[in-house]
Amino acid sequence: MTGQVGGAREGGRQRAIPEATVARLALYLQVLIALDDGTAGQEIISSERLAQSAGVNSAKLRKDLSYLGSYGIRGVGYDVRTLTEEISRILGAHRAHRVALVGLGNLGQALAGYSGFAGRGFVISALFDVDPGRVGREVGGRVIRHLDEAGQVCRAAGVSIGVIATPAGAAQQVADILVAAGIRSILNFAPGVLTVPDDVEVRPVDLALELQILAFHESRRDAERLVPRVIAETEPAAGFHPAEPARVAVTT
Amino acid sequence: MTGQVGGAREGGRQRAIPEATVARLALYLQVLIALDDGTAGQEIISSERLAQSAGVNSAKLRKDLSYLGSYGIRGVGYDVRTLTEEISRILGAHRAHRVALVGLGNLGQALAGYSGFAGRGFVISALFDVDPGRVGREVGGRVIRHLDEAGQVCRAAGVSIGVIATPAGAAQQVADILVAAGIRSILNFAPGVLTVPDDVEVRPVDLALELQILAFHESRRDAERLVPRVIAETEPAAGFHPAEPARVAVTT
DNA sequence: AATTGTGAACGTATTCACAGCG
DNA sequence: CGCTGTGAATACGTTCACAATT
Repeated sequence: MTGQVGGAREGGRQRAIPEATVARLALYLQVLIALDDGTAGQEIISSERLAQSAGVNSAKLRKDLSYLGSYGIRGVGYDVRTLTEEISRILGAHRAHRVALVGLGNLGQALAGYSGFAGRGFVISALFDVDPGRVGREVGGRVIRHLDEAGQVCRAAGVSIGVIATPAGAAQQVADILVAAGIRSILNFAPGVLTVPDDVEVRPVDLALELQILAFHESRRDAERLVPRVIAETEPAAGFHPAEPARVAVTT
Repeated sequence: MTGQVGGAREGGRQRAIPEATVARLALYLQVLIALDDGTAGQEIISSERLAQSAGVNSAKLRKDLSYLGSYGIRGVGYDVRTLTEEISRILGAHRAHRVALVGLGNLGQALAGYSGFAGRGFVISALFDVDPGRVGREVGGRVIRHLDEAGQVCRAAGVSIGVIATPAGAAQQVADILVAAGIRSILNFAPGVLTVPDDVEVRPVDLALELQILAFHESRRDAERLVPRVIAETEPAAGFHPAEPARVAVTT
């Protein structure tokens, strides 16, 4: 993993875009769109204001944008429209991406109906499952097909992204099938690690893992409360309940 | 953001654990548990094998584990049981964490029924919404309460983690309410940036954003196909369909 | 003999701070 | 004058490679 993606082979035309920057560009795009249809069309925005809205520092934002080229106006700011278009272009957000969703349990059904996908150029073009109780049923106006048909269906529909929302035990097999169906981008909601060829990108979204990370920070906070140091002016008014005793760790 | 978390104030006892390491520790724990009840109890595991299962390189794994202390046996490996316990302890996984879930639309309901939470020490102790059509109904054996009651309910139930699964427009308000209710850890499924006090940790899980990142890599791949360079031995057999024409970018 | 634990080297990402420019 | 764009400085994260240890 190089951390750098994209063009620039030797005498290439385009500077490579760092992975961390790509993730933030998606965020900036979201923020720009939200700003644009929220507070009716501000034409120009400064790096400072945009950075604030995106929750990052402005130098970072400017450096991120500089990978796209020079689309700002010195002394003024960035034209919202131009910037939105440039980021969209780089991210491939100007064209629709067809998505196959595998696994229509609780989570899968929720994803199938999630407006956030359709809202931004992602079209769920195929639903798959293996449960006979599900195959053939309709979810969001689309028929659930058997996973065995994934190869034909995905190719016929031009699906390029797969979303795995199956139980953990099935995820690797599903991934193999998606890869065989020509899919090179996978969003994986199943816990556990997927093994895929190098040219396939997997983004894991593991809810229990995220909670676990939060829990760690909770524990740290509790631990700190036991070694207090100058509790002083913290939390001047509402929102904190000093009556709650610090819960001490109890071993498994 | 320092990237370093945890103790070690001046003469502290415990080395600070890098943020990146914390995230992987959660992963290792998951993998250890999966290995343990999958292939019945292997007693000892080497860094090499565990790293493989977790999809990381073994030096990184060893360095990560070294932040916990020296729990390995040189020339042998790590005792699975000990390691599992140590990681659990550090992550706070040995005690239950109570979770409040706000927003019981599609996604919220799916989360309420998600076994991956309960499976690992996370107990959903409260459900909140503001929609009168939802408040009072039951989901997974638990009554949905009005968000106005969050303060009392969360404190009474000892909730420490909040999960936001509302529409984007409501998320900031919900976050404010959770923070006022004493919650310091938030998992946010709503798109957009939350503003919270410094001592509150938010982990954003933005599905559309993840897809957008995948889409970027898709676009890069397509672009590369247009500047081919030695197409040669790529993809020797199945899985690739050369008849599909490279889709060229079309502007918005 | 094998595998851990870790300094040192390297690479990536963030931040600073200011020259360049509209 | 103000804000962008970016080199230089710093901080963070990963990998190498080997001495320590069982």
